[in-house]
Parts: sequence; C-alpha cells; structure tokens
Amino acid sequence: MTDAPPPRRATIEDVAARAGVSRAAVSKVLRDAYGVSDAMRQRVTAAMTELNYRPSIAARAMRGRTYTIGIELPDLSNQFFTRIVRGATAALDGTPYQLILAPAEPGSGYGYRALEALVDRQVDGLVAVSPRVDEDALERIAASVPLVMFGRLDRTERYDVVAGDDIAGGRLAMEHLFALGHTRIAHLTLRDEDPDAPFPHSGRLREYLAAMTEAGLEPEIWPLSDAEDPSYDAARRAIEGGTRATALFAAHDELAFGAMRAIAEAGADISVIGYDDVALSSHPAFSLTSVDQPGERMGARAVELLLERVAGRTEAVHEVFPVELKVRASTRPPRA
Amino acid sequence: MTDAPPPRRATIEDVAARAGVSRAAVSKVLRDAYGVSDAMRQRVTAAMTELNYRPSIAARAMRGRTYTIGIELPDLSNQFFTRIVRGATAALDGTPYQLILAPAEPGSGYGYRALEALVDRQVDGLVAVSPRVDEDALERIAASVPLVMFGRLDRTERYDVVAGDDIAGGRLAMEHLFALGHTRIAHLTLRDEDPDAPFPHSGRLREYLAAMTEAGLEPEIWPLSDAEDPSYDAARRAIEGGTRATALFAAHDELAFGAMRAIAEAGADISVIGYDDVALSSHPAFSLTSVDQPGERMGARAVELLLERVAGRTEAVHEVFPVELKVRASTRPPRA
DNA sequence: GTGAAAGCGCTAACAG
DNA sequence: CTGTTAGCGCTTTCAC
Repeated sequence: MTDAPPPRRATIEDVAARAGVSRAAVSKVLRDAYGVSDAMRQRVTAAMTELNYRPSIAARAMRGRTYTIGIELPDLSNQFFTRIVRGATAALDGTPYQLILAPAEPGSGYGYRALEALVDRQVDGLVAVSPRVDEDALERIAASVPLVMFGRLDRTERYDVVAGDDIAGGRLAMEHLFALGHTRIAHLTLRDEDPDAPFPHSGRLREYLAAMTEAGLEPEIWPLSDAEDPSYDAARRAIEGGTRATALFAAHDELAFGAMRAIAEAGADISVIGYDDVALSSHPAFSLTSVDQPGERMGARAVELLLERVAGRTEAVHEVFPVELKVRASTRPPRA
Repeated sequence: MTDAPPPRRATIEDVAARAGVSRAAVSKVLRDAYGVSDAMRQRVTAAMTELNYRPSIAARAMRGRTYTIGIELPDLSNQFFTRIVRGATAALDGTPYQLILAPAEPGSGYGYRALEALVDRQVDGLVAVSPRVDEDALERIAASVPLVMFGRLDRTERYDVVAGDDIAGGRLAMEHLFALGHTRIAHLTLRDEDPDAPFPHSGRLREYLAAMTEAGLEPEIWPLSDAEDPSYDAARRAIEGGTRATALFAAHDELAFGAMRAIAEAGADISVIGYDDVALSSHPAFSLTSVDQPGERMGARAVELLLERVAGRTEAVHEVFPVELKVRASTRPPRA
C-alpha cells in the first residue's frame, strides 16, 4: 500500500519529507507547539504512523527533555521499595514520562554510582531512595536536575523531601512493646548505624535508644553481620550468645523475617515488630506486627513533586508522612 | 588552587582546552583508542579530574554506544526477578556498562511499552524478561538492538534465549506430588493461560495437564482472579467452592504464598508446591517445597550473552538451565 | 503558518 | 602521534 518503512529508524527528516513539510513543522507537531494548522497536523501525524516514527531520546536530550524520570533504589529485595515504585508508576501513568530504575551498588556510599548514572542519562527528574551519600553530593546533583530525596529527613533547600515519620514510628513500636509488658527489648539494625545520621534507620534507632533510656532500661543492639543472610545471622548470634531479650524491634520487615527464621529455628520466644508493613507481613505465616508507611502514596507524591519542579517550581517542599501501627500476632506479652 | 569548574557541566571541549590538546585527543583517551602518548593521557586524565568531567551519554548515543544495558521486568513484587537482577548486576561489575530497569506496565501485551522505552533510550543491549509480546515485535526490536529473551523458549534465530527448563520443572513437581500419593492435584496459574504459548507458565501448565492426563486424573485449574491479591482470592474461591484437591502446584512461589494464606485461613489441609525457590520459600514460616531455578546464574548469563553480541557475535544462542526440586514441609502425603 | 539554519557533545575518518 | 572536520537527530530562534 505505502512505501515500506526504511530499515533504519525513521527520523524527523523522513517524516517531514513524507508529509511534505519542513523538519521544524514536524517538531512543532511533536511538541504540540503553537502555530500548526489542523491540516498540517493531520498530514504529519499520518506520516509518523506510516513510518512508525519514534523520536530519538538522545537527540532530544541534546537540546531539552528526555521525558524520563529515574529512581535510584537501594535494595530490590526489600519489598517496601516495590511499594514506592508502584506508586510512582501510577503517578506517571498518562504523562509522557517514562520511569527507569537504577539499583544501587552495594557497599558504603552506595547509591552514588546509580545516581550519577541517572544524571549522566539526563533524566528530567530523580528520586533518590535513602542513599548513603552526603548532602553535599546531593546538593551538587540537585543543581543539575530536580531531585526528591525519599526517606531521609535532610534539611536542605536544594531539593524536595518525602519521608515517613520515623520518630513517630519508632515511638509507636516501642510504646506497643512497653504496653505489652516487655522490658528487655533488642533492636536489629545496620551495623554501626549512627543514631544522628539522616537515614531512616537512624531515626528508628534514635527513638529506640531514647525510649529505652527514658524507661531506665538497657539498650541491646543486634547489628547486622555481613553473612549471606545478615538479619538471620545477627539474630542467631544473639540467641546463641544467650540474649535475655523478650522482644525485638527490627528496623524493617525484611530484617524481621530474617530474625524470625533464627527465632523459629532456635525455638525461642521473642516477640518481633517490624517496620514498613510489606505485603507478606500480614500473611498468617508471619502475622508480623509492623509500622505501616504509605509507600505507594509516598512514591506517587515524590513523582508529583518532580513534575512540579519540571513545570517550574523552585522552592523546596518537605513532606513527612504519618505512619500507623498494625498489631498482629508476632507481638504478645512476655512469657511468665 | 585551580580554576573553579564551570557551573555548567564540563564538556569534552573544556577538557581539551584545559589539557591543551584537541577534542579528538580527549575522545581517544576516553575510549582507550589507539595512538595516544603516555604524556598526553596523563594531562588529559588530570584535566578530566579537575573539571569533574563526565561524558554526555546523549551525545555518545548520537554516534555510538550508551554503555547501558536495559532489563524489562514484568513484576517487581516477584522476588525471583530480583535474583535475575542480582546476577546481572554482578556480571556487569567491572565493565563500563550501567544497568537500568524498566518495569512492565500492567495489562495484556505488557512489557511492550517498557521494551520500546528502553529501545528509544538506545540501550546497547536489552534483556526482556518473559514479556507478553509476540515474536514478530521482538524480532523487530532485535533488529535494532542485541536482545536476550529471558524465560521464554522462543524458537528464533534473531535473538538469544536464556530460560529455565519449565518442562522438566513441571514434571519434577508433579512426580513429587504423585510420589507422595496425591491424586487430586490443582494448578494455580494465570487466567486463560495457553498451554501452547511460549511463556514460562505455559510450559508448567502443559506439564501439569500432561501429567494428570497420563495418570488418568482430572485436571483442576485455579485461575487467578483480578482481585487485589489474585492468588489468595483464587485459592479462597476454590476452597469455598468445595474443592477436593489435596495438593496444589502453584506456577510460582509468590502465587504459592497467596494460596497458603487462603489455605491457612480456611484451615484446609492442602499440600503446596511452588516454583522458583525465592529466598522466603525456605523460611520456616513457609517451608515451601519449590522448583529452584538458578536465577542469579541465568541473569548473569543473559548479560554475558549481550556483551558477546555487542562484541560482534551474530549467531543466536539458546540456553536452557536445569532446575532442581527443593523438598520442604509444605508437601506431605494426603491425609487418611 | 511555515521553513532555513545553527548548534547541543560526541565519534570517526582523514589529513598532517 | 595529533588535529580538523563532518555529521548524528533534534529543538529553537528568526526570517519569510
């Protein structure tokens, strides 16, 4: 019926030739710019379809937008992050933006390479999910691309922040355990976590320490090892070491699952509370009490903020989302 | 000490100026091309560091490589896919390539938009993880970028294939259940799954049907609904509908978890076997018998094949990975 | 309403 | 061994 499309990818030039107009005209149709007659729009659109034309993102990137939003993710195996992505995907639905994810490399300072890779690829907006990167570096990045920090409570005017209320969450968890009558409560968190750092786990750790101290109790930290299954291993060591803890506050649900494995194997009686309320936490096999963060809403909000920035907003927005305790069977009064 | 770096991103031009050489010279150093003196390399490298130079991927894309490998992923909440990504990441470690992920959009034909988005972004290689896209479309894509199909046993010469042996896996699962004495065995799979399609679940379904038929038994399919938790809902309906099944073969572990939730809630006695052996399957809370696919090795292999293609290989490679049954407590003989 | 032309940052062919 | 040059496909003035 029509000429076969060229073997190489059609360019704006090909479309222009086929529609009998100039390249600029095609570009205008493409960008919905001002000053195109209906007739021309028709012809150009038809030509695009016939040639199966798709604009080159690279060429566009040289001049302006890439229509790409990037998310740097620290840990694919933590299901909380899939909640974020789900929300972000939903928020982008119907917009011309495409989402791409870059997994953080492991190790200290992780996330930096992924963030740089995304910047190099000229994403129009960037969500950094609690990377272990200093604020200076982030501010530098934010100077060249709209940035939303997810999870960290950085106090900066250079980029937006979307985070859960880790202080309130930590407090909820501890009050719940206290209310059940626990006094020997351990906390499972990253090794060498600094309670004063801006990371999500820092806030939870800080609240744990504060709550224990206020109650006149002795804190007991179970630090993650670098074994293959760090949370399992940390719990196993603690149990083998003869811990007297009757309850464990895990910094997030995946860590709680690992600890529960060790607890189950040892036949120990230790209540466990997690954080994030991932999908499996409500599964009867776990029935894990957890502090729920609205991951989907937070992910969606992060993307909205980015689009606002792209549209011109310049003042920073910092939003803290409320958390909610989900009580389940994994926490119960101490035995005896 | 030295001039402050320009506020805009440094370009190859800036580096050349600072090092007192030509752009071409810088480009050569960058690409490790032939014909650069050691002294020059020194100066150029120093200039790059001082200016904090990073090559523009977009500009490179206009001429050649992007040093980017893309993976289209169907479902972030299925932990098997994180095994693939882990393997791919490891295989790319130490190479100049960066991994980016694009989640498939939900719905039928899913994966297509994500694949196109990755092609538009000119990835140097593309891993398609069992998308619901026809071979024609994939061959078209493969014409413009090295493509590895993951999971699907497509019989094509246009792209490479890395897949698990779903036939053997399905057989292993069924033989295990038969050996335990089960005869009323249900299969939990996608709604309207076609046993003759090239999708991973198709092969498992086909084996299920074949095994049941060979044994003179009546197949019983539990199709996923489109409820919020489809596998849970499917199992709940089957149980409420008075199924007499004593065992369930779930097309993958996440589906198995959902079904186990319904089974636990109903207090039913149904053995469950899954597929993929994700990390949580061995957790004592589940102890899920599962057919293990070597996801990490497969993901790493997919990336290796891509790099081989980038390096010039043209003949297609099809690799089928062996699977292995992991027997755990979730499968036991039928009661009575 | 439409088109011509410049240029984004890079690579590769070629000339010195 | 080093430098010059011609584009890659697009957006964006600025004339017509």
